[in-house]
Amino acid sequence: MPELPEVETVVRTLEHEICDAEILGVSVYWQRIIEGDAEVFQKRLCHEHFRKFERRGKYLIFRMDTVTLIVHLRMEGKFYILPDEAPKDRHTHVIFQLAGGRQLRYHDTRKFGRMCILPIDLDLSTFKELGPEPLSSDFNAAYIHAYRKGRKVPLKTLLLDQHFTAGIGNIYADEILYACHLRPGRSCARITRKDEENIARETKRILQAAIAAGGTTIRSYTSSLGVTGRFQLSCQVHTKKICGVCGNEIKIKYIGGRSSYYCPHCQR
DNA sequence: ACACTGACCTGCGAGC
DNA sequence: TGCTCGCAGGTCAGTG
Repeated sequence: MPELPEVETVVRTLEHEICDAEILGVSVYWQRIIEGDAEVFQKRLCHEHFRKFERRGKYLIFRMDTVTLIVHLRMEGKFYILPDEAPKDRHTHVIFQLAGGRQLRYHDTRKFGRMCILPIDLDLSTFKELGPEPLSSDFNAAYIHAYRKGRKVPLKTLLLDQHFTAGIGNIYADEILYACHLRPGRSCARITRKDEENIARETKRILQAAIAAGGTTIRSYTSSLGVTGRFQLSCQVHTKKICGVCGNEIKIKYIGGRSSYYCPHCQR
């Protein structure tokens, strides 16, 4: 399940591999992956080039010559760069035929991912009404204080809210709250100014460490390898059974419809 | 305006 | 062994 650091890794890897590559044609094997008319999608991308590679939250943003290509990997979306003759996997749903005998293939076992074409001058600051990037200076204690005012959702729900901040998913939300000694079920109305500072700081620290570690997979990248962004920061609490700090049992609780891992002893 | 629920999908592991 | 069932999770439409 790619979150911000994994999406960043995928974007940087693709930039390294296919910058300025021309699309000769697009094959779509599962229509619902494409938002809007798949035929229009295919036509608009024909003879476009991958010029600029950006990320906004968990969205991959490809600036072409005259359009912007947007991709969301959701849970299991992956990109592979393969030679034309490589056999097609049953979970490959979109193939971008590139000049030079290579293909960019979109692979997604659960077909949850989405892609669409938007205008070339698309403004990322207002795109999908996403909140500030967690690594930007806009995401700070004062912002957290202002946003949570009047709300009382659990902290876990707040961190997953893409309008609050864009790019955090289930795994990093658990890790951030563990680092802040805050239980995922704690109401966002009941935290202190110090907690707000901790959330801003630990969010940046954890995501940056994950991006740095993901970067090592870029350097060892070979074209036969999938561009999966599969790297996850080694988890301290998510999917763990025992707390590495106090040795107590890690609890799992359903919050906002998602499993949340926390240490009842270390987190309050 | 905010908050919660279900739909979208497939694979996998638990339980019978 | 073979079946069913529940769970996994990001986003959004629909409902309260």
